[in-house]
Formats: sequence, C-alpha cells, structure tokens
Amino acid sequence: MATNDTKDNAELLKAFSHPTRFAILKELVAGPKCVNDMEEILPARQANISQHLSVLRHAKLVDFAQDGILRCYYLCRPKLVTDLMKLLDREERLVTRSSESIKADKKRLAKMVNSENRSKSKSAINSISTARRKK
Amino acid sequence: MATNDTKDNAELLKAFSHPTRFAILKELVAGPKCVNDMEEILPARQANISQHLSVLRHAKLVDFAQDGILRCYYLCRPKLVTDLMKLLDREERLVTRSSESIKADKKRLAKMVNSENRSKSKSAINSISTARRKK
DNA sequence: CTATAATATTCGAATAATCGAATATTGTAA
DNA sequence: TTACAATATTCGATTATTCGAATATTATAG
Repeated sequence: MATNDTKDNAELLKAFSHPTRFAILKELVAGPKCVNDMEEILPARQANISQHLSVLRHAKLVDFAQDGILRCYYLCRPKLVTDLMKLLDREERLVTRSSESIKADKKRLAKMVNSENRSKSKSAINSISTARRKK
Repeated sequence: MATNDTKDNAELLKAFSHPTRFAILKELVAGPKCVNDMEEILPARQANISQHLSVLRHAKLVDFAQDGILRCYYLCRPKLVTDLMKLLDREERLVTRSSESIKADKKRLAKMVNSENRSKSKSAINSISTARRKK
C-alpha cells in the first residue's frame, strides 16, 4: 500500500510554489526557451533565473539541451506541468458544510465499513470525533 | 486574456507544499476530520496542526464546521485537491530532448505563427535563441 | 591562445517559514 | 460559576529561502 511519498509530493509542489519558478514553467509550456529568452520576459535577473532553474532541475521538472553556448530549457514532465496548470485555471465553487451533514456522512461511512467487515471495532457513529486525546 | 494570477497560483501551491499540510489534505480527502483525529494520525503537535490548518484556511483549501467544542475540518475545494493528488500519483516518463529536436520545433512553430499572421515580424527561425542580451 | 557571450555558482545579508512552549479562548457539563 | 476539553494564538528561537553582487565556467569566434 503506497502511502507516504507525502514528503516527496510536498517537495515537488514546493518547486512549483515560487512566483518566478511558476512563471518559468508557464513559459516552458509554450515551448522550450533559453535563459536568454526568459530574461526578456521575466522580471528577474540572470543569476536569479539560473538559481530557480537549478531548483526546477533538481525537482526533475525541467532539463536542458545545450546548443553551443546556449542552454535551451524544456519541460521534462510536460503532462504533469500542463495538467497542473489546467487544474489551477479551473474554478470551483467553495463547498460549505454543516456539522449535521458531516455527521450524516460519518454515519454513512461507518455503515459501509461495517457491512464490509463486521468484525472490526466500531466507533464514532454518533460522535463527530473519533479520537481521544493523547496521554 | 487572463495572465498573471501566477502569483496567486504559486501562493496556493505553497499551501500544499509542506509535508504536514499535504498530509492533512490527504487525510481530508478520506473525509472530514476533527483536529482531534488528525493529532492521532499525524506526527505533529496540537498547536502546530492548528497553525497549519490556519494556513490551509487562508488558502481557502479547507473550512470547518463547529459541533460544540469540536471543529470538524473539511475540504472546501474537494475536486481541486483530489485531482491534484491524482496528478501526483501518476507516473510520467522523463522526456529528453536534443537541441536538434528543439530547433525543429521552433521552426514548426514559426511556420504556424507565420501562416496565421504574415504581418508580424519574424525571428528566430534558425537560431535556438530569440533574444539578445539586455543593455 | 584570447576575448566574449551565455550561463552557473558562491557568498552574505535580508526575509520568511517553522515549531514548541506558554497562554488564551470557547463551549459544555457538572 | 467552575472546571475541563478542544482548539487557537502569541512569542521567540531556529532554520530555510531568496536575491543581488561578484566571480567562475564554458563554448566558440577570431
């Protein structure tokens, strides 16, 4: 059961989560670009862009092809990046829930779990919280 | 044409990009939870979880319903969160590109742009870089 | 070789994020 | 009321990020 790549996932998202790096990725969605080109477009200095590219490289989000003196950067996981961008462009109405609707959910969930496995210990059918404070 | 929500997007992703916050979101995908419940599951102290929940709240990723003394947190943009999780679970083979393939791309792109609008200035059909250094 | 353009790296200083300890708040039961 | 359980907030101290300036590297033209 593959859990806890949580840390890796969080780390990957951290690479996305700086305005300049995000902008770089957005640029690269449109096609490969040299640092040259990026400097024209982004409000950041050469060294800084280089630093951010290095972060993106370590996150395995970009790579580059060298052409003489130029380095042309491209997305090395283009689907991940473009799909993430699309996700973020989507609008989603904010859900609001009442504690009653949540309790109803828990009841439903408990029932399902129950009918799937009648030998497990049951809990939290009426209480909204299933936990007791730690020692 | 809506550009530069870049900063907002980066900020949203920053909310995701801490291991504890990511873990909280993951928990909430399975259903609403009280802080109580989270403390049981996560390797973090009460105050810290509260702090992270506050960050998530400001990012409008979670909200809570109060039931007496309990606060039951839930995802207020569940689709965004679950779809993002799914994206991250996907595997994508890393693309590698040669500078030749990139040049070919640029040529193709230039041709398309050209045939769409013949009056725009053309550039960078043969050079991999389209930019000149700033002053 | 040498000069140069493109890019990377190093190094501090400034800023931001994180966490625990202590304390505050709040709803309810007694 | 008072006490208590659940949660939030505040406050520093620690650590991590970020950025610019200066410098280094590297490929090529001459």
